[in-house]
Amino acid sequence: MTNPYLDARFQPLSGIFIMYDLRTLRDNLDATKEQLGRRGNDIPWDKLRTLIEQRRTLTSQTEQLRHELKMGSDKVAKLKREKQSADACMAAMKAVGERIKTIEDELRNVEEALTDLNLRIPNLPHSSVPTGKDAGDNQEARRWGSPPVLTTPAKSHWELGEDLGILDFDRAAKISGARFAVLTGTGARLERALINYMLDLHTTQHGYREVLPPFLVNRSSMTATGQLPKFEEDLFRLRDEDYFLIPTAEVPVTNLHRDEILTESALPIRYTAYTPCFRREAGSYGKDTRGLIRLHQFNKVELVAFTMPERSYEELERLTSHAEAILQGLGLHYRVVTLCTGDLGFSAAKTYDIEVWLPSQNHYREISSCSNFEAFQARRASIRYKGTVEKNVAKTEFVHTLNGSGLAVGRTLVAVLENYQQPDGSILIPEVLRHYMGGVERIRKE
RNA sequence: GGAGAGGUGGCCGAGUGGCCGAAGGCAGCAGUUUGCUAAACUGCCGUAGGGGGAAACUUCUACCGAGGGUUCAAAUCCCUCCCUCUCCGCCA
Repeated sequence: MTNPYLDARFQPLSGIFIMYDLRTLRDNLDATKEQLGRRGNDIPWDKLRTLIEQRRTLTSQTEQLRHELKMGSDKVAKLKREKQSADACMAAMKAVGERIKTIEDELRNVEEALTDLNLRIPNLPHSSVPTGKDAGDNQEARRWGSPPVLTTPAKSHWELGEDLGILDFDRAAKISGARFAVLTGTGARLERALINYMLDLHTTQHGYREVLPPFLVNRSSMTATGQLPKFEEDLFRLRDEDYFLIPTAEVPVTNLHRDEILTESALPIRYTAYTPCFRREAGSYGKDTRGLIRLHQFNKVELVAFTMPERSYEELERLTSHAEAILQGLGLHYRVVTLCTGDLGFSAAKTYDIEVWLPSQNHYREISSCSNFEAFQARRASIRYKGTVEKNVAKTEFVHTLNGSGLAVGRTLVAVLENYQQPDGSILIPEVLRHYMGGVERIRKE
C-alpha cells in the first residue's frame, strides 16, 4: 500500500499519519519538545497541539455523519425497492451530505497543516547521544593510526594535484562554475580505483549487496528520507520535471523498500552503492572554496542497512567499522566522533562522524557520517517487517534504517594526496589501490 | 513525442449506480476423514483508524492506482494526475 502523505498534491483526509504517530505525539508532546531541545525550536508546539485536537473532533464528527448517511441511503434503496416514496429521506440525506462536505473541508485544511508540521519535526536523539549545543560539544570516541611524518611542509591537495597535472579547477570553472572539479589522467584513475576498492571491500568482506540506483528521484523519495520538505533549498531540482538530483545514495537506496513489508528472515538487508552526489551548498559561501572538499558534485560510496528495531544499534557499530576499514586499508589516520544533540542531523537518532587527518590543514576533516535513523525514515517511507512467532504471524512493525558513507570518495582522494605526498611532490599509491591502478606505485608529474 | 490498452485483496480474476469490503479460483491457516503421504470435505483467511471488553472478540469509519466532482447512494458515471503494457517515432 502506498503512503499518499508523501504526495505533494495529496489532500489528507483522516486515516494514518506515518511520520510521527499522532496519538503518541499527542500523549508525549511536552516530552518530545523537551527531548528535541534546540532542534525543536522552530516548531510551533501550541499550534500543533491545537491541530491534533481539532483533527480528532472533526474526524469523529464526520464518522458519525457518514454513518447516518449510509443508513439513510440504505433506507432509500429499500423504499425504492418497495415502490414507496423516498423523497423525504433523500432530502434529509442531501442535508447530511452537505454538512459532511463542510466539515471535511475544514478537516482537510487541518490535516494539511498538521502533515506539513509533522514532516518538519526532527528525529529524537538516542539516550546515548551526548547533550550539546554544536560541533564543539561532540565527543571523540577513538583514534586510529597516527599522522604521517612529512619531512617538508605539507602542501594542500590542490597544490599537489595541479602541479601533478591531475586536477583542473580552472577548466571546471569554465565548463560548469565554482565548486566543480575536473580530474584527469592518473587523478581520474585514482578516483575510479578508490570507488572500486571500496565497493569490492564492502561486497566481498562486509556482506553488502551492490546497488546502482537512479541519480534522479521524485519528491516522495526525498520526503521519505527526510530531505523534504524542510531542506529543498539544499537540493538541485530539474526545471521542467519534479525530479531532484540525489544529494546522497541514501535517498534512492533507502527508498528501494518504500511501501514494502519485508519478512523478518530477510533482515538485516545491507546495500552498498556508488553514486555521484549533488548539493547546492546554499549558505556555505566562503567555506572551503578551494580544492575538492566542498563541491556541488562529488562521488560517494554509501552503506545502507535495514534491521529489526532491537538490532539497529549493534548494526550502527558494525556499519561504522566497515567505513573505518576503508581508511585502515588505506593506512590513513582518523578519529571517530559521536555527534552531540545539537549537531545531529534532522533525521538521525545517533551519528558517528569519521574524520580523516589532513596534514595541510593540520586538522581532522569529516570523511564519513554513519547514522541510525531508527524508525524515523521507515515511518515516512512505510517500510515494515512481519515476523512469525510459533507459526503465528506477528504484528507488522517498522524497521530501523541506517546509513553511512563508506566513504566520500573525493575527500578520500584528498586524504591520499596529502598524506602520501613525497618531498619531490609525487604521491605514493597505497598498496591496496595499486592493482586498481594497473600497478602504478607513484603519481608523478604528467 | 504520436496512437491504443490497462491498473480490483498475497496472486489470478468477476463486477457499468444501491442488497458490494467486493463472486469464483489459487495459495495460506485450522479441523474432519485416512496406517503415512496425497485427495476429498468443513471452517477461517485484507489493511488502517476510532469506540467497547481483562481477553478470544465486538462495533463504527475509511480504503477497488491517486486526487477532485456528479448523486440520497460510486469499484461502477465525469474531470485531472500517476504508473504499467503494445505499436510508431527518436535515441544509448
